[in-house]
Amino acid sequence: MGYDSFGLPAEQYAIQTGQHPAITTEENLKRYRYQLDQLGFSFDWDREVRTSDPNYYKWTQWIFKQIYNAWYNVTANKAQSIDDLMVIFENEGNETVKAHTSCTTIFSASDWKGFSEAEKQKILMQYRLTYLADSWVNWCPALGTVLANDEIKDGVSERGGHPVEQKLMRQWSMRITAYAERLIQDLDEVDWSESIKDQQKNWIGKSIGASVVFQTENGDAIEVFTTRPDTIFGVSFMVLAPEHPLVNKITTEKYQENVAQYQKQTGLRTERDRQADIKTISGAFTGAYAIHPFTGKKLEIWIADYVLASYGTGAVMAVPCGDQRDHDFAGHFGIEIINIFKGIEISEKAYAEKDAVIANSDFLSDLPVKEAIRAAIVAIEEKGIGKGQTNYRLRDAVFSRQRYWGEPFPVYYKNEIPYLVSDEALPVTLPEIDKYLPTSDGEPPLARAKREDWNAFDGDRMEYNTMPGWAGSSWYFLRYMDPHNEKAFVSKEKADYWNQVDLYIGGSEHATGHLLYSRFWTKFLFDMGFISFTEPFKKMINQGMILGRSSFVYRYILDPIFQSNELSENDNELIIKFIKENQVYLSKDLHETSKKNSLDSIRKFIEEKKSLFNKTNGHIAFSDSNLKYVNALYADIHLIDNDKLDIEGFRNWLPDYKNAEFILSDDGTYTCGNEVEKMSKSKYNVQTPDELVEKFGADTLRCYEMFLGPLEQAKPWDTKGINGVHNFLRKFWRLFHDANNNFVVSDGLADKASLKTLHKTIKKIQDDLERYSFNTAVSNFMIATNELTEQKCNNREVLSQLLILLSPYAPHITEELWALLGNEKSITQTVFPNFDPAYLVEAEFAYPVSFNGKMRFTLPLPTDMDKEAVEKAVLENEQTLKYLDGNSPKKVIVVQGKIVNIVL
RNA sequence: GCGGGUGUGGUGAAAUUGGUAGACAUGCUAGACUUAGGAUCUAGUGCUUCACGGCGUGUGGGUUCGAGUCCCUCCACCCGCACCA
Repeated sequence: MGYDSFGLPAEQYAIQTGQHPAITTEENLKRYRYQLDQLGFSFDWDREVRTSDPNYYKWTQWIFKQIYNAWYNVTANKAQSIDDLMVIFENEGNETVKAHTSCTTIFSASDWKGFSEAEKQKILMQYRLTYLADSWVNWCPALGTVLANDEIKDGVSERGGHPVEQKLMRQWSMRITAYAERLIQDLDEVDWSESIKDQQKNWIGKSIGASVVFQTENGDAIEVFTTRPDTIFGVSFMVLAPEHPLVNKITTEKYQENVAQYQKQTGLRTERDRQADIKTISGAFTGAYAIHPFTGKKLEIWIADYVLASYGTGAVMAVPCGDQRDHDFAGHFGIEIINIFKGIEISEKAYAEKDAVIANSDFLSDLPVKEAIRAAIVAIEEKGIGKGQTNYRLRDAVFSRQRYWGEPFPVYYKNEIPYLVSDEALPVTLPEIDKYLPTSDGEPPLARAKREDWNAFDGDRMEYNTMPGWAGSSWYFLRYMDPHNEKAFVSKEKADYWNQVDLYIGGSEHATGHLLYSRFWTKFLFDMGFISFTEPFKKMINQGMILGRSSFVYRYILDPIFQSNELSENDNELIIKFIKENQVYLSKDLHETSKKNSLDSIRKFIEEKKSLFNKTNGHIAFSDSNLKYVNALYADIHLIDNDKLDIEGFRNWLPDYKNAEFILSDDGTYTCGNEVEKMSKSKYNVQTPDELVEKFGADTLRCYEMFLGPLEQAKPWDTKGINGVHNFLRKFWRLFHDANNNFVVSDGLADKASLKTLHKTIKKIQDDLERYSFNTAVSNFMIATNELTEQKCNNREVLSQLLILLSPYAPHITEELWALLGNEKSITQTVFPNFDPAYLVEAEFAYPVSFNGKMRFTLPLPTDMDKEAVEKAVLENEQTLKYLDGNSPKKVIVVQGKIVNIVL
């Protein structure tokens, strides 16, 4: 059991209240612990971890150091120590090194030896798996921090929904892109839902194709990536992203104004706007031309915002016949559309399927697409204008947060060069600061700490950023295995013993965040030899969310009709005031009827209001009115029982509703509407387990939650059925007690029927458990209880076994009954009952007899009766004769112990 | 648009390998008991029909002796991705 206890909510709360987040976090954890204990969960608290505990984040910092001191060797396809890389650099420079790196310069061994320390560090930084670099990040001003891509939904921060902008900042990043291919490949090894795997694949976004260089007329090179090199003869123009660095260089004088205008126009629009508006086709011609590498033809170079700077090279070769966007663009600007597909009409729309045959394409003609792709790559490579290449959409993950409540980096700076804090000095603990806010010159909160506030100060200054939420959560499962180890984050022996997490139950919202990062760190730790497995979570079940059920009242206002149409401003004010003061809430059935304004109860209300108004405002009397619907308002679900509103309670709930008037249904009650949605304070539909535990007990709550339906399915939290589960537990208790609640069980041998019930139940519970079907398990307990009640069974042996089966579901009641039975040790220490099929053997089976597949009646026959005898017995049966009605059956199918089907 | 998922009574759902559709619970109806309760017990409850019977697992088709379950078509809803070259 552990808590991922660093993060934004605690810090936001700290800013608001001025309390140290460690204190509020501690309070919250106490509350969680209370709730968990109250529910009777049997966690091993000796293994408790907290990501915000220095004893834990010491090792998060240590892992960071390992990642810093590693590079990705593409040849070996794994991470290796940076020391190995330095040896290679010493001996042969970097020319032979195949690595995931942002380093573009090539140097020899002697170059390397000649470099200054700062130069060497700068180069190594470009190889490290976590590196400091100026990168474009998602800056969220409202939260005062950068966010990772997975922390942004629909262009705004996932937490709080604040706007996000692009900003160039010096940040730590994790080179997760080095693992892109393995993160896709290894998904085959894990037993996860397709939807999560797809989400990850999608996020990583692998595309296979080729990178091709097109020369421009004046000698600049435009590199493009394409997944369809086979369509290269269909290229009729080039498009660059408006932000592409080459744009300003190649634009001819004549078009400069136009291009600048277009760049400005797209610059004004946010990324989100540009994505939302995919219908408008826009672009600008640069006046420059590229040369087709095979045909030598001149290709116009355009800029357009449908090409994204952030993907691939920020440039495309446009093939209008094969890509709809290119087709639209060509059509809009009157650019030539070349058809390179045999027998396919492309004048209306592009043909993007990969089942065509290429035509009109020199050496690629007559080849099917797949072969043409291969042939094209060969030709491109031979010509030296490009190469086959695989691209990933995945970006390196930004690892810095400009926040206080997170892991400090084990990093200090000397002359602004980062250095690692030594292992002996770890953990670098969070210093106390005066305010949890950025400094006046925009530095993160940690910049407020003075030299002496740090426990491990070194160099000129410490790193001011802290680690993101996913740092601590990427490896906690490893710490569970060895939570108190002071020498290692986990010992190799323990990691080998426990191995992977057998079952991970969690929500699918972590698909592209936590679940991807944990996989990344696990692979890294594997590469470095610290653990022996490459995937953290062997099997995963995505539990459905428990949703809330919100209740609504329907608000109406009067819509009066006046005879006089000469109303003064003063009159209007009076009327508006009157309408405001006389709102009314309609019961759901009235709200839903179309003829509501002619209903008696509503007429009566209107008449009353009319005379009230007219009495005081005679000169502007209104002649009639309708009720006009305004909106539905959330009503606190605690004021509602079975959709019926507690009207007095509602009036006392919020000052606005003090004088609320209601028009009730015929039965004198107010019925609320309802909707199933996420639980949220603003919807007044939150139910905490505490209230239910108090009302029904933890056992009832646990069983009911399981009884609701399949684990994976989202479902509304509706307590209507909870009584049924509660009654079941009472009924179960009564098996052990007489009418006066005295504990009575009988010794000796149990009835055959009771033993059958018991063993049937053992079998079912076992099966249900194996397929995580907890809802059917609870019903099977109910069935067993009903049967034993019917049998008046209070046999010690049978009831003891049943208790054990039920104990994980309802630990409290079973433990108590277990003690009453005279057991001294806890029920959790006993052995699971053994299933014996012998008790289920029946002498007779009631065969369902169907005619043409329709079941008509059942016929009890001995179980051991063979097929022929069953057929004979059925055909001779009186009821069969009735259904045969003198006809002879065409065919009789007998499945022994299952069914008889007679075909007429 | 692409990918994934889900469609069964008034409601939550069950049916594990193609073999009695709706178990279990809730809700509702009627009744019993009673220190009047969120208690306990009995009977009924998919739709339709007075009944015999007929119909019934989102739609339409197919395979099969037999389909909620397998195959194809379409529809609805939910989730994720989306100008990804």
